Amino acid sequence: MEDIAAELLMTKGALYYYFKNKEDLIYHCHELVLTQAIVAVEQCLHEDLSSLDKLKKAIETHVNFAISEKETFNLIIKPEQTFSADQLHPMLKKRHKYASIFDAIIQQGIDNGEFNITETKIARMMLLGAMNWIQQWYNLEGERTKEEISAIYSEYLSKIVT
Amino acid sequence: MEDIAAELLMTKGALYYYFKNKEDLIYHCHELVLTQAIVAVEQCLHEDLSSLDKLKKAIETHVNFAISEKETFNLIIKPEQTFSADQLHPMLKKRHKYASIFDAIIQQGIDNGEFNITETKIARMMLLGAMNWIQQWYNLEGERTKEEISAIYSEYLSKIVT
Amino acid sequence: MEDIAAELLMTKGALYYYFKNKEDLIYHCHELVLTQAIVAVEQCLHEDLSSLDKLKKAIETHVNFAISEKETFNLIIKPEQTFSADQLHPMLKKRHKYASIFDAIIQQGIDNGEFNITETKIARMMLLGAMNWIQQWYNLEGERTKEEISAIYSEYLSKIVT
Amino acid sequence: MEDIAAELLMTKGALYYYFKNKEDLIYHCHELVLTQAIVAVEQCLHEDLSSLDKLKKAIETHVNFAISEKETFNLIIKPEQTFSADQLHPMLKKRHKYASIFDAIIQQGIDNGEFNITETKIARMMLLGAMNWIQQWYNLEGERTKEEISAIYSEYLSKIVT
DNA sequence: AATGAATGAGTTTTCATTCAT
DNA sequence: AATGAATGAAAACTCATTCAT
Repeated sequence: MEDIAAELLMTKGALYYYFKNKEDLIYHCHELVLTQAIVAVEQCLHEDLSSLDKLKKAIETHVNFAISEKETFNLIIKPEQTFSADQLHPMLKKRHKYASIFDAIIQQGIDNGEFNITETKIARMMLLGAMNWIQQWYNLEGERTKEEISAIYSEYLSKIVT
Repeated sequence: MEDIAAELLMTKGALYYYFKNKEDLIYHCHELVLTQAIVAVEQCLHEDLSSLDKLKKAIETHVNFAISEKETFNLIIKPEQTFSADQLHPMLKKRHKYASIFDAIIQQGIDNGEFNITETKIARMMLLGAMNWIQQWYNLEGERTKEEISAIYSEYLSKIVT
Repeated sequence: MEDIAAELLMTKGALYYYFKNKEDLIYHCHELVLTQAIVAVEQCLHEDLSSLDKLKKAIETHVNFAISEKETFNLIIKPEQTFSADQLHPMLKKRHKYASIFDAIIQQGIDNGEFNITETKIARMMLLGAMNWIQQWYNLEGERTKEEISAIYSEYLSKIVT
Repeated sequence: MEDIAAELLMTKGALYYYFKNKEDLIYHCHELVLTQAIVAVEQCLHEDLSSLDKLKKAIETHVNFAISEKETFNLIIKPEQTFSADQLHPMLKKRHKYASIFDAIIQQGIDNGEFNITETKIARMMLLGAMNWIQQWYNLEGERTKEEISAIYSEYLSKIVT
């Protein structure tokens, strides 16, 4: 907490003025980014595009978030171990909401014949897993820009569902 | 350390008899699984199969490891933060060796015209990310067997490279 | 301090406008109640009554204070640990003054033959202890009124000195 | 906790090896003394004595504990504010058990005509309050021995119930 | 006269590690 | 080879107090 406070040019005490405890701080960070991401991806779902283009756009959006918000976007592999009962439930709910947008896009594609798979949820988890893994290796000093990365991801990953 | 020892039906002290410290313990766990996985995936590379079938088999192998060795196989998102200089180097080397087997399979497929992509490494990272994400959601009590999961993964993910 | 301020429908800052620090606040609370109690019990001493009736009246007075001013009247078990040198001395002096009124009533009773004990001070401490303990168990929603309680206390406790 | 550990010639860490947290430590201290006191006072109840002598003996016993175990015996004025739900319940139960022994002695005295009061519980609370107040003023360097004090208390306080 | 934000020193708690036996 | 007890450094957390506005 001291280090986080220092990074924000505040003191530990100031941080505790705004957040009940460490868990609460982490919770709100995730909440914030997740809420933004939901809005952004939901927009893709409702645009007037083919299902494939919707998915590609959603992938690009997610990759951009994953790169920009490296630390908070998907850090928490096991939310069950990070959050206590109080905060776990709304967090899981919100995560599920986010996932379900991808599910909806995929389902649309299946229904209109664009996509050719049966396992919607597993496909969605492949997509999210592949994208979240970016934080493993991506670093800003690398040779590729965010835009190049997200273009490659949308091109390659969208093949999973076709 | 206490919890780990308890899980192994030993005491903390006994654990320290066998491992220098916590880092050392984690290192050896990963070392062990990674070494086995390298052997198994290397076998796929050298079998007399098409590149696509080699990749599919490698995917199935990795998925099996990921499910069986949930805790150790890919826990470490950022080895730089887990290992100190001494152990970081060999660990990164071994990880790289593992990754390079997948790279080799993909490169073969590109060279012989089976695969139709240009970004070998990014494709490989998509595959690994998608597969490692399994530990996020897979649980033994689920409705699908390990075999079903790995079949779906090899079918869907191999489409990335084609 | 936050909680105290909230109870008073003010903010912490406002509290510090009126009191130098926490100790000062506590000091003034006690000062206030103790001053009132001294006046009230002194009146009992000077009334034209038998010593027994004086004592009974003093007991009733104290019990009423103890119930009404639950939080401040006798909270401080060890003033030495609560107050610093500056405030400890006047506080102890005032406490002693309060105690000495009870001592005076008891002494009068001994002198005029109404009471039949030798240990004035110990008897006084028994009385005060027994009465102050009320805050332990008394709660407003209980079945007994303040008046009933103080009647029982004056009846039973006055037997100590006879 | 540091200070407590130092007093015991241990380190903070050692204290936490034996007690879950500060509350747990306090709980066990009280538990221990209260258990001993229950045994000791229960003995008074079952001895072959008049009710008055039983009560006097119980008073002497309690006073001895109050003086010897100054810090733990009755420090906690409001257990509700010290203990959390888990430990509050057993603590209140044990406190109640202790109180009920005094109630039993008093009730016996009422039943056999030795005592002449109607308010058993209030009388008991007067006794306990008067006795516990001892810690307010008693100090080892004082002029009176533990035995003298307890003799005076048993003589004076037993008059409450007669 | 009052406030919200911030501080920092102190306290509690955790946990990897050590060590005598 | 193994253990229970103990350590200490670091982390989380609290809270009386200050201060610019």
